[in-house]
Amino acid sequence: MLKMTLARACQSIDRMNSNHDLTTLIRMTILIRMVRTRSFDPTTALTKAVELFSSKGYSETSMEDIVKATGVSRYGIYGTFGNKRDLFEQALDRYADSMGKQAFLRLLEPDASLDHIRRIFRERVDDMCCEDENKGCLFIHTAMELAPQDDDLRDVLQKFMSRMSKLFTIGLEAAKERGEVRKDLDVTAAGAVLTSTMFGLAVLGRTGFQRETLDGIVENTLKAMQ
Amino acid sequence: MLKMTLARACQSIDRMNSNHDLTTLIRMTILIRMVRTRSFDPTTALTKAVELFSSKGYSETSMEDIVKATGVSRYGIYGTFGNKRDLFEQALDRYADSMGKQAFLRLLEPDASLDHIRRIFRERVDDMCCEDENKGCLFIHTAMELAPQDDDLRDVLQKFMSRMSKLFTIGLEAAKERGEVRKDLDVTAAGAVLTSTMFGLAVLGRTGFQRETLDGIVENTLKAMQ
DNA sequence: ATTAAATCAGAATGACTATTCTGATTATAA
DNA sequence: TTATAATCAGAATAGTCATTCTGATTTAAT
Repeated sequence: MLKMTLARACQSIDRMNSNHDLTTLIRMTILIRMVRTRSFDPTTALTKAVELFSSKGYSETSMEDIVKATGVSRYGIYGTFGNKRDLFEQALDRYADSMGKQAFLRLLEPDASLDHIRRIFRERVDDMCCEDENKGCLFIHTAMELAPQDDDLRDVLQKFMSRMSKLFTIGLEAAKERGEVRKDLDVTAAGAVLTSTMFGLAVLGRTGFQRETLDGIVENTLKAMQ
Repeated sequence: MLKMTLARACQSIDRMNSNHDLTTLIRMTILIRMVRTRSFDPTTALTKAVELFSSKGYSETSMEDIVKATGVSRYGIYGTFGNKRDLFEQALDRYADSMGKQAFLRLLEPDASLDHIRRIFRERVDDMCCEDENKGCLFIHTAMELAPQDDDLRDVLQKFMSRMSKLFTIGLEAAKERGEVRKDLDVTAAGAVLTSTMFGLAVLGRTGFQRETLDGIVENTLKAMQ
């Protein structure tokens, strides 16, 4: 055990259950001295992983795919991200984070309006209808493939979707104060409606419906609130 | 080749490309004489396959799963349904057919009303929120896993979804005549909105949202049309 | 009853996948 | 410069899966 390199030792430690010889553990950890730094950027590697998982889903993207797409060795992937399930969770976190920041946090701004909401949908539709590469939606892949069996991932999903509903609600409330939305609209319920619409659109986009169809759905959903 | 049994010969023929010896083909087909009938019911076997594919999707259900669930031997499955992809297509056809007949064709009846539409959604929500077994939606699985690569399956999906929109439109038109829906509603656009909502609901249901949440979305979507 | 051939259970095959391991290479602190 | 150990490429391992094959069993027309 002592002959192995530190990285390998650490991986062994990760796998170890607690009933191991403590002195072995200590001896191993004493050896720590940083000699060579990582030669790839985990952030850009994770970005690649997000792309792959988003487009093909969990079980259809192999670790081999990820190794090829990132240019990072199997060793590097497993060493920095853990196993496939762990990598996926990190990809999902990243995806949710970038989606939240890019699109939804705008709804918290004081001048939020119905047009903010419209633009969020437009951008998603643009993403979904880009012909060259089918981007897909990592949330739906997760929901269909993993959520029923994996409680942690389901929680991540539920939290994101709930937050999405709330942000829509906040945006609608602001729009109501601006008089862009009818006074008797139940903004809480409408937030959930918009969330559901977002995923419905992604499913239709994935089956090849044209941008005009999806845009029409967005426009008519919003019009029904005015 | 002539020594093999007819069933095996037929399977070989299916796999054959056209540049094979024609006399061999003829000799083989001359031998046809029905000796033993199938001992299982393909209809109930396909029903089981539909259930499995709906709940777990394409790649997560193995042929082994189907053999176990149906009680039919591998030989029987391959012999009557072809390979996994073929079986899936037949399952999808069946699913679309039963869904269409069960739920949507009611909208063609002369007394169709908003309540017909409401009941269609209610039944789907009931299906999705049944705790003991996660039923899932075969359409969404197909859209996410197979539609981008498989043109035929994508066509099946698109046709079903378009029909779904049209049926909703017809139902809304009837509801409009009954005065249940506001006069200026664009029923064509609204049909697409309801279709998208249907799939959005299924995604939310799959990630564990409660029946009340989903019912609320349905009610508010319908209310926006009144 | 006989017999042809379809069925079944399950072994065999070949491909793919996640994960671990290994020997050679390489970057960094001393 | 030198020693150290982390990196890499890719082999090895173990498991799963779709599909085909095989020998034994069973069915129904003659």
